[in-house]
Amino acid sequence: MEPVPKIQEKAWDPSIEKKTLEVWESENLYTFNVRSKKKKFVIDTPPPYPSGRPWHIGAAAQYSQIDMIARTARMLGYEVLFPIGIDRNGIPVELYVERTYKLSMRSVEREKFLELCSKALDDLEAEMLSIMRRMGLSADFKNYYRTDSPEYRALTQKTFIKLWNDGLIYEATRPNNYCWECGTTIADAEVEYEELPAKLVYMRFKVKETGQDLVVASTRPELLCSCKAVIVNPNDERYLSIHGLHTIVPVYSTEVPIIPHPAARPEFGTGAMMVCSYGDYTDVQLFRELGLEEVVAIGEDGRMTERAGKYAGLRVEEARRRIIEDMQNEGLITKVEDIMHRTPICERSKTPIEIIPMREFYLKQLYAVNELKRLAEKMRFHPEMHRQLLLDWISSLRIDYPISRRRYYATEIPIWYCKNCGAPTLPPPGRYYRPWLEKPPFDRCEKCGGTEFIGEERTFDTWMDSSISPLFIVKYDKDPKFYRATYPVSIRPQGKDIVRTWLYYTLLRCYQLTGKAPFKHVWISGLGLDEKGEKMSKSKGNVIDPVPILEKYGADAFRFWNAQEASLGYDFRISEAKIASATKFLTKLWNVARFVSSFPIPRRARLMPADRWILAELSFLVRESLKHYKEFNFFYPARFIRDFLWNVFADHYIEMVKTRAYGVGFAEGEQRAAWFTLHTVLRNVLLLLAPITPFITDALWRRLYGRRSIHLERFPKTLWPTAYRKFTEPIIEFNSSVWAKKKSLGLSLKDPIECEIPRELKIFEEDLRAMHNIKNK
RNA sequence: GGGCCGGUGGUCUAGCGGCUAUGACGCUGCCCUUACGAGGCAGAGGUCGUGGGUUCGAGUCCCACCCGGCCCA
Repeated sequence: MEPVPKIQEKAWDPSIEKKTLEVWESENLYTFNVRSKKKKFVIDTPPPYPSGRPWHIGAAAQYSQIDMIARTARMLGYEVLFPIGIDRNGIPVELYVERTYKLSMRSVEREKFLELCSKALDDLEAEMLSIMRRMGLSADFKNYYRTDSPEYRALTQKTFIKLWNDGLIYEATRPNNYCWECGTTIADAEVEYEELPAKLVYMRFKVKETGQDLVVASTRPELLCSCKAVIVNPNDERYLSIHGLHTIVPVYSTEVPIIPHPAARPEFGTGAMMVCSYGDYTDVQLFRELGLEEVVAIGEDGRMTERAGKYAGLRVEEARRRIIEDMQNEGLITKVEDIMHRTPICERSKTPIEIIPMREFYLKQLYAVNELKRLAEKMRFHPEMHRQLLLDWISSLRIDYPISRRRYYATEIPIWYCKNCGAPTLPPPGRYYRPWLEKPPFDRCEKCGGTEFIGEERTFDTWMDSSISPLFIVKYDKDPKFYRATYPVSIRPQGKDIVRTWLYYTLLRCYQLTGKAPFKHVWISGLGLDEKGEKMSKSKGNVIDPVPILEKYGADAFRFWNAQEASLGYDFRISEAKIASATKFLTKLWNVARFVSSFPIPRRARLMPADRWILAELSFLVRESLKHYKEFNFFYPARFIRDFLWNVFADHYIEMVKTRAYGVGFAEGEQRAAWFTLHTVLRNVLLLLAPITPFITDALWRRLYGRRSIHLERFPKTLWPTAYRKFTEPIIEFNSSVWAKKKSLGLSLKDPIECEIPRELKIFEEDLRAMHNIKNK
């Protein structure tokens, strides 16, 4: 009999993937049934923000791994809820619209502006969803949600009203991070730091009591008008004699005290430091500690206020330049040094932030620090080491969370104020409210009986929305049965770059609302860097667009590459060459399957030693892979499977049994044993690989083993004893030695050769003789 | 200054106390061996950041230091 492979094509063709996607869709493979008897597994998928192409390929890689989590859970026997959401609130789209239409948010009608944002998001979102589909995500695309939908925003508002009633919200005026570019207060979590060049200016102050000079170095001379003290380190011997005296501030001639304080670092500048409202957080602390009276030197528009005298109305940087110039002319400056200064900037606009006192709403969080740490200790982290990122952030919290923003495209703060007495009234929780646009759903002020109201114009920080994603997907406060079956959710997968924001805020809010930690498992992936290990950014020009990559190599190549590229939690480098080489593995798998497909699939067989040996290796592979699958780490399974399939199964086992499988010189039963084993191994390898490369495994599975999709199957079990693994090394060594010997003798591999089979490999003699064409001596 | 991570052939990488240190890409040579030339075989190439220590034995554990990255003061 001349065996004919059932599989004709000589290589995996990634264009098949698109058809497969349609088949999956029509088969409804991935819908979640809350009434299923299976244990539930709920994934709090990160709703990506549609920021426009190219979508960060590192993010794409992350989502394909999240899909591996979903597929793994299904193959472990869970009923899986894998939702897809799109994060649409917040500043990026506002900036995008301002740039695209060359307008400013505050100069157009609010409704008009919102419309433009919403439209822009629709376009960007459609593109992003199509990429996610193309990658083979087995998510619930039919019911995808948007964080700016009335339903979602109503939930954000509802949770706010609840927290308000619980006394966890308050309004206060205090110095805060303020980005004048965005025109809003931002939270500490939204501040980034960058080393920027700055000028350290040495300014001549005068000591009032003695008339001597006191040189003070600062990078912020424009804040002189708000200088309320000069501090020196108590141990700094240079200044012992002037403790408690006063100094005259140059330019403004105000008189301020000289105070010994440990915050002054003797080695910085001259060791004498001016305290202004507010150059940085040290200033804020010192003002509070020393009871100084603050001066608002910089306004909400990023310009100097009238307190700055002749510099009023100037942008901060312009004022700085001018005051340096003026002081130089008047001989008030002794030195200017160029230094690199760690400058706080706004995460969204990259503008240096200012610290300005503003009236804002706060969500209490400091009271909960210990409890949050306890919950952080309780959740399981993958990898364990990233738990520390969260704990460190919780430990570093210094103020409550400012939640109000002076922006438009966000969830409105649901409050109306009485025109008569100013008291705030909140609407009943339920629907989505827009106080700047609508009449309040009540007609009387509870306090004074007033009947006229003004709607709040501010919105929430977007993390107020994002932080309740696990509650939204489990129908919190809406469908109690569903909620009970699904909360706390099983797993939160996310990048390590948003631990202090998304992960932290979700923990905080869900704890406040439900009293529980929102997740059982937290899965933190590393960042995708470019091939030199640097961060990808549009400005650096080192971004790789995932779309052409998916077109060219297919989703499975992309997925397999990224599974075996880096272990969970570690940063990984992205290069097209490496993705391209992942296709080689798919070709290998395809051709192994092609070979195996030449033979019938026997129900059972009397196994020969070589068969027992490879099944031992297979069982070991299954065991080791599952160990890591259960940790949602795909790096090791991908590596193990590749190594087994290529370097053991194909190179050694297949070569050993090829002649037996073809039936040359072997009994029928022995041939059947080879067939049985070849199919058993392939079948199990396909199952093991299915979460990582869902397309090729499904294609091969349907052609060879089942009418149904492989994605309805469970992981294989380890059925065979692993004792025969002890032969693996000797077999590989022996085969290599024969190949090398033939080579050195100038023989072709099929030429006969005389050689000794090692005693320990005698049980494999028949197969080894056939494999190498070994003649008896 | 603190925390976390990393430092292994030209490049990237495995390695979690034990024989001559994985694998990939690249490089050299050879091969139609009827699953695969997007393949196979053979080969060159490494003082495992530095210095101490623990141990019969250390990339592997401990200490110190140096370098890089990220985060926080």
